[in-house]
Amino acid sequence: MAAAKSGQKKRVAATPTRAPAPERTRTNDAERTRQNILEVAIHEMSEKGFSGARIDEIAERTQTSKRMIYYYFESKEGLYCAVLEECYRRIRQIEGTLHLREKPPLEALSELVKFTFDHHVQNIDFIRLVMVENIHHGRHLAMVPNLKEMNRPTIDLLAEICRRGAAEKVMRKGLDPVDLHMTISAMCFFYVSNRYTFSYLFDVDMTSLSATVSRREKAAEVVLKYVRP
Amino acid sequence: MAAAKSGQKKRVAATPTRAPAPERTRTNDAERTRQNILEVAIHEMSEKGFSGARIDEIAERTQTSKRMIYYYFESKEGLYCAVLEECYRRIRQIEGTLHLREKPPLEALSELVKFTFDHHVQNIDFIRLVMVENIHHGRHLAMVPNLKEMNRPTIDLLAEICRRGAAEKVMRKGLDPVDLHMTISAMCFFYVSNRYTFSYLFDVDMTSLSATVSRREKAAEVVLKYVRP
Amino acid sequence: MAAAKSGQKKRVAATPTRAPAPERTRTNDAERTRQNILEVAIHEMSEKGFSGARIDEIAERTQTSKRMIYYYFESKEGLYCAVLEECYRRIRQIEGTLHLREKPPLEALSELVKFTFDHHVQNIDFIRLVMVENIHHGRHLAMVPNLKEMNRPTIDLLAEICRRGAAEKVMRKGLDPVDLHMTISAMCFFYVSNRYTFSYLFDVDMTSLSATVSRREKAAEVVLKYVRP
Amino acid sequence: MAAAKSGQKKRVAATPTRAPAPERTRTNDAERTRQNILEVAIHEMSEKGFSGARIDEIAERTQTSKRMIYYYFESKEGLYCAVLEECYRRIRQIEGTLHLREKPPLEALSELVKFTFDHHVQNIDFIRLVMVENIHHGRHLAMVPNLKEMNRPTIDLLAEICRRGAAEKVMRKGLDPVDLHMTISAMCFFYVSNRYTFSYLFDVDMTSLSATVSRREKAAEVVLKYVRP
DNA sequence: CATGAATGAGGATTCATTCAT
DNA sequence: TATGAATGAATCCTCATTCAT
Repeated sequence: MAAAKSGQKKRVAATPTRAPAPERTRTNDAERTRQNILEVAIHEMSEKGFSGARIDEIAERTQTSKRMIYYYFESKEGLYCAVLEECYRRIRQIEGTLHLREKPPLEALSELVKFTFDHHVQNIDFIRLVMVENIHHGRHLAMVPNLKEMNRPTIDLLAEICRRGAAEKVMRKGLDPVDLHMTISAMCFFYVSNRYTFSYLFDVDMTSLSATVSRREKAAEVVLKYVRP
Repeated sequence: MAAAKSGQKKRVAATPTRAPAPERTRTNDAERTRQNILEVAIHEMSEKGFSGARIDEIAERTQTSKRMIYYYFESKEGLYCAVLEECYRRIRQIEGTLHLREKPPLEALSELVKFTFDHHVQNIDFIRLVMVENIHHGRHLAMVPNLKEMNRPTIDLLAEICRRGAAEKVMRKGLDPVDLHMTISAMCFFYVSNRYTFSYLFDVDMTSLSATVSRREKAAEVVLKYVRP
Repeated sequence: MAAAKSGQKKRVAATPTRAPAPERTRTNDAERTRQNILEVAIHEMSEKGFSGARIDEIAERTQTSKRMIYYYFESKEGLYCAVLEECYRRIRQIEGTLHLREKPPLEALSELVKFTFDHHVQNIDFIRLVMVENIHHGRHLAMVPNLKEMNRPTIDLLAEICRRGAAEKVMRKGLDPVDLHMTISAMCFFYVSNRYTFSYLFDVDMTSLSATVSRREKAAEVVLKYVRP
Repeated sequence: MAAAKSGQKKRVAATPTRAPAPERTRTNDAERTRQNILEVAIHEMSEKGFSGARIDEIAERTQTSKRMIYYYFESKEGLYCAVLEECYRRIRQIEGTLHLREKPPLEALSELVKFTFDHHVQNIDFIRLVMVENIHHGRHLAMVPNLKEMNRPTIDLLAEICRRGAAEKVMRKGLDPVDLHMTISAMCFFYVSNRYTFSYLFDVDMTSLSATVSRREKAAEVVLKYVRP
């Protein structure tokens, strides 16, 4: 727990503005080591969960030693928290690239759903990690700083779309953006999270491109039909 | 893996064939012991996942000893498979109680969504187990016999509702029942499975009765709006 | 901590009345294993202290495996507590053999000092363990049950001797038995506990029989001269 | 072991010979760093023993880094030896301040006991370190140079007092100063060293001023009664 | 059927120490 | 003189599983 924090301090200090000349080599080496571990850990922990992941195995797939994991992250839990944080951070970075406020509300909403869908499909590690965290009762989420703030923009965007949609009479009034977000998330998340059980039980392919594209359309359709007046 | 399979065979073979009269008490005791273990294991494994659950702890919460777990289930994996099977079995049993084929299609669909929603909310253990199984790539699902057959009726029911709905022109044509089931499942499953992360990140209550009832209405609304012509 | 307790339960249950016939073999085996570990641990921990002792090394000198140490004592700390308890227990058992209440007070006191002295010299493990425990601020003492009660008789005996001594006018009044015990203990304990530093610094032999016998006489002399009227 | 020795040689050789003027600042800084480390180490090692003390923790409580510990002391053992040496050195320095040779023998002896007692009470770190060293069989004592010489004056002083006391017929003949010193030490040392176990077992307070003062009187009384003719 | 004892392989973590700069 | 990064060898402890009775 304390581990995670001090680990974060180190990284936070090192990440944002890489000093150019004299300290670069050293800083980069340390940061590279840390990132290397983190990368491997993200994969291992999203694949096998927190309890299922093995520090030994993570270390082996790393270019450093097991000892370095403890040097940078202090404990398995600290590493897991860093993994969580890193994944949520990446998600946010990508989201910033869309420019939906400039588009008509329904089109914006449709694109947002599809983008979210693609995003879920492309970031399976993240989805699995969120599942793992829910299995663990979300206990570690509170340890990741700035997490809530990072998720604000999503709700703000939806609220703005709803406002414009209602004003333009293409969407009904009274839609709750958080509720809408939950619907969008559910449609996208489930397709990835429950892939194995659902595809097995109902004999459907959920990994092919065609099935995925088709489902993405339906997800957008579900949402659009829900919001129309 | 192999252990799990042979474990099941053994139990399946051993359980129903017992002679009735003189050995009944013993048989019943045995079955009770087995059920007791299973009950505890369902809870432990849905709470902590497969890797997180501990055989020792399960044994402790049981009225018997650790040895009995191996006697009845052969291995941790065998126990996990039995847990999966038992949970899926219970789900099906409950579903049979609805009589939706006698109701108008939209009403039937609405009731089905709400029923499914309630069902998910009331069977958190099952939801979590499905999450756990997806984390494990659905590897154990194939070991549970008759699982696919058990899930057929759900699709059949939806197909029938769609057929009647289209005939009565209250639902559009061409709806795919599996696809519809996926939407319904997504709406219901997510609300339970992502409870911890979603409620934390967006400051919403997802356990109160009022929030749950409200969300159930919205789930039905989403589905109904999606199917209408 | 919890370890120590459950470990104790087991032992306490097993120790007092060995069931004769049917369970003997099993009970003895388990008890023997436990005692074997304890014996080795007493030696290792008194030799190297709590932090200096190694579970691996203790296990190696045992007839069982490292795992059994955790089975019976739950943790290194649990083992240490059991060691402390066992040592204090043994001490008491030996003390019961003297019959000082039947002797004249001064003679009784003299014998008590000498006996205590011999006792310290012969139980170096115990002395060292008490040193170790003091280094650890006596933190584990409270975990050993019945310890205070076990030490009562010593004070009672001294009180009785003082009473008789004062009545017979061979000892002065107002002597505090606890204080007297402290003096006796100091004289005896130091000779063993500070053996290495003192003998080195002042070039005296503290392990030879003659030096020990001589010092024992002086210890008795110190105490007797202190109590006389 | 070998490390410790060469470490000391190095330091001993390096410290006093430093040229005065231009390097003074640096030398003082170095000496200050060294003292800082030593101070922290004395506390840590007397608190937790040699095995219990952690180089990392010592470094953290220091104003310098872990690397400096190795620079100045070569190893954990070298540091421990330096700690031992420093503590014994301080003890001697204080002892020189008494002027007992000018006082009547019994008064001198009484004062010496009380002074020694106070001294022990006030230098718990030293007492504990002596305990630790005895736990380690006094192995490191021989590595500290001049130790025996440093302890000579104590015995000499006692010898002188005994001589004068016998000459003045206020003390009996034939007293062995080393033996007397052992008695004094025992009375003083035990009160501090066995504080935790004794106070717990016999429900006496051994840290209050009143209890300490009272015990000091008794210690002096014990010794004085022992030496009188 | 049932139980307490036993176990080996592995799992997380810590330690004193050294290297590169 | 000083520091952050790095490390291998322990070190404590846990796990699923099996044995003897």
